[in-house]
Amino acid sequence: MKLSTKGRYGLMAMYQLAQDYGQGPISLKYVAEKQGLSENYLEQLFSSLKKDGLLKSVRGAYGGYMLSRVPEKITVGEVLRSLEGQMSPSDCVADGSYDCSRDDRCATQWVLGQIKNSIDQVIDSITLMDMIKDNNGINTELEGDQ
Amino acid sequence: MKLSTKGRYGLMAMYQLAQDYGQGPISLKYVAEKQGLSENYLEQLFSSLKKDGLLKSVRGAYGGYMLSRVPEKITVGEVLRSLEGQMSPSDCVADGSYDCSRDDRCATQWVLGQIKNSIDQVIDSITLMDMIKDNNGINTELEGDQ
DNA sequence: AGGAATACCAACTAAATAGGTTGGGATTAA
DNA sequence: TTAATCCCAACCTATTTAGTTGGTATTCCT
Repeated sequence: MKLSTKGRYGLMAMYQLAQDYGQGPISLKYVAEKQGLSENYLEQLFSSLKKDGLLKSVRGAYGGYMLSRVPEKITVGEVLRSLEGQMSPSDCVADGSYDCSRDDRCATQWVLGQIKNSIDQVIDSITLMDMIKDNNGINTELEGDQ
Repeated sequence: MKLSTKGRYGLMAMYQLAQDYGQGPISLKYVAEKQGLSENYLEQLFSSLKKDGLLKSVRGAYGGYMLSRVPEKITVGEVLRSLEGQMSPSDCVADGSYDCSRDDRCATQWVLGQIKNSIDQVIDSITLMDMIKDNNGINTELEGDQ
């Protein structure tokens, strides 16, 4: 049940773009360096995020990428789904057509559905702006870590 | 973010053992057939579940496996963690020592922590008995599926 | 006009993981 | 003593992951 690096790196990169939002296009190179990621790999992730309408780009010198919407309007869920596919613990509870081939709607499917719902609820309710607010310490007191 | 077949098959198998709880040892072969799983593969899963104290076994002819506790006292979380390892979307929010190597506790880590917490909450609150109850239709009306 | 900086694209690759299979040994009821 | 079972370790193949490589197209700046 691990997230791949795509989702994690993508979140880090989008967070960076959220921080620099409104500054015009930000180069891939800058984002990669700032977050400690491979520039070439990040390029693939941005390609996916752009295809899904989360990023805009400007080509040529002094070009770069920027969020296609304000950070308040981009959720973690959108970013993760663009890079990871559906955030579902199993295809049998993913959206869309899937033929389970089991006659009984099995109990396991019910459990997996519960897990999926709780993940969705979290990732669809957190925006990039929320991440920025958290990092400024506003949410810090809420999380009794360890 | 997919569960591997280990977790899913393990849950199916433990559900079967929960249904047959109190009937004495249940053979691997029976469980595998009943749930449509590979007997040899399931054996590996049972080995792990036994090591973690969730199953007991009886060797020899007419032997088999049984839950080490009543189905009310075994959670989905215990089963999944035995087979999948920690149910954490990233090592950086898993329990135990992990050196993130990033100076700032990054915003991404906070998000991943939220995801982990919500998964934990679900899987630690559902027992094998809950799965049986659900399959008998008691919980069915709660889940407006599709 | 020309060079530098950028985005864009597609193919390639090494390593790890997933999802098993195979082959045998030990134990026990009948 | 035999058949049924658990137990154990090694092996195997296909897929996925996490990138790298090499090149093209576009745009700004001088």
